[in-house]
Amino acid sequence: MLSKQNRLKKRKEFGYIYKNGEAFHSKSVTLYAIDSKFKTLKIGFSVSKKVGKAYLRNKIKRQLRSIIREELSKLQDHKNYILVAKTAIAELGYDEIRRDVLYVLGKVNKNHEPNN
RNA sequence: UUAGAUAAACAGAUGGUUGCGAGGGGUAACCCUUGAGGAAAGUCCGAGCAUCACAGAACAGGGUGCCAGUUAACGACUGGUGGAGGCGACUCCAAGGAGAGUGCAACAGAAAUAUACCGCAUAAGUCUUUGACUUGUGUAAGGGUGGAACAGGGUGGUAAGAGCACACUAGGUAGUAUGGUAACAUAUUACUUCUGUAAACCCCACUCGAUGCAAGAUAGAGGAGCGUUUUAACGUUGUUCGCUAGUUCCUCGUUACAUCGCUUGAGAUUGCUGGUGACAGCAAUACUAGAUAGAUAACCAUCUAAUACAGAACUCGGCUUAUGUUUAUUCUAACCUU
RNA sequence: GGCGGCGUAGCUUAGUUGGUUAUAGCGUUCGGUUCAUACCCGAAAGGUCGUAGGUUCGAAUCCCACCGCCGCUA
Repeated sequence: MLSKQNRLKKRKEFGYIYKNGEAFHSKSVTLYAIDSKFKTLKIGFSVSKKVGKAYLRNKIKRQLRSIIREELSKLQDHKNYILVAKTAIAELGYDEIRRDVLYVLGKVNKNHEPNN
């Protein structure tokens, strides 16, 4: 359930979230989050050239997408997210990345539950 | 057995659960089909395609450079020639011109493209006279330097010497003959003895307009209402009616978004024929990614040598670089055994 | 996707129309000066010239192929 509607696409949107969103870090991954006026949540993925060559970046993006798909229930509606990979992610396996992502998601939900 | 040389092949397959891009079907739920590479990479060459420029010619600038062939084209490839390396199988070579001209050749050395330091020889003079020194002349055999000193060593010749002369050898240029399509090879005649560098400028031959799909083309798309007999077209025998054009409003886009370009092609696979080969011809077969924050993942089972390098972005032909495994009645050398 | 530039000592750099042993400053080390430190004075070490081939008698420099970094183009 990660169809086109749930993805961030525009460069403008990315820029806005980087500027105004709240950031949550782990060793291999950074998650930006911000409130949105639309109901459906949107999430974007970003893997920079520093991480590795093209095939590796694609693979990491797929793995991140797969993790998010499985843990979609932990994300909230009325929100936009960006998941950014750091350089350290290149040496990690699928399970380790998954652990890191879960850790970051926990952080986000802690910060936002009281406000709502 | 060891060490090489050369040439190929594969780049996983099958099944299950969840999930993504594209196409098709369906009112919908959903179902079906299909979905990265040998290098997709580097962007080093060559083309198609598109836009702009352009009467023609020349100059400037860039590229290529033995010969013949292949190709749409190429700086690619194939087969030869010559050269270099290797015991050998075999491999490598930007391989035209230095006798058109210019430049450069550090240090060393007398001298670096022309010359004379030591030396050798001789004439004159001086002196402490069977010698030494000075000046002039001749010379390049010997010495030492260097990557390179107008070919090599021998005989004659000479005051001393010198291709000065002679024979032999080694080149070079021109001609002839034979073989070869040709590069060239072999033989022979005449002349001749010439430094290297053109990946220095340059000369000669051939060749090249510029920019790249972010090129470029088309301009709205969707929804709701109004208007209807006055006009046009289609459906209907005709009317009503439907639909399009018309017109109003709203939303999206105007941050170049959307649609096209965008995948059927100098193509692929298989077979046959021609050619030493690159390759060409003929026939049959199938249609096999087309995204735009950008699609192949996660988990598991079985088999296996199945691991590595690595992800299409307009499309082809090469080159270069990265990289795992397997194979061969193939070839070479050395050693051992019979 | 397309295009351009750079790489020399620990750092910043000169040399890039070929020539001997590759230049300078800062820093480092050693010595001097001072009661001591700094400033100052003197000396030394430190370079596969990004990597690997080729041309040449000789290459940081010329040619070719790679590697890394930076920038431009929306």
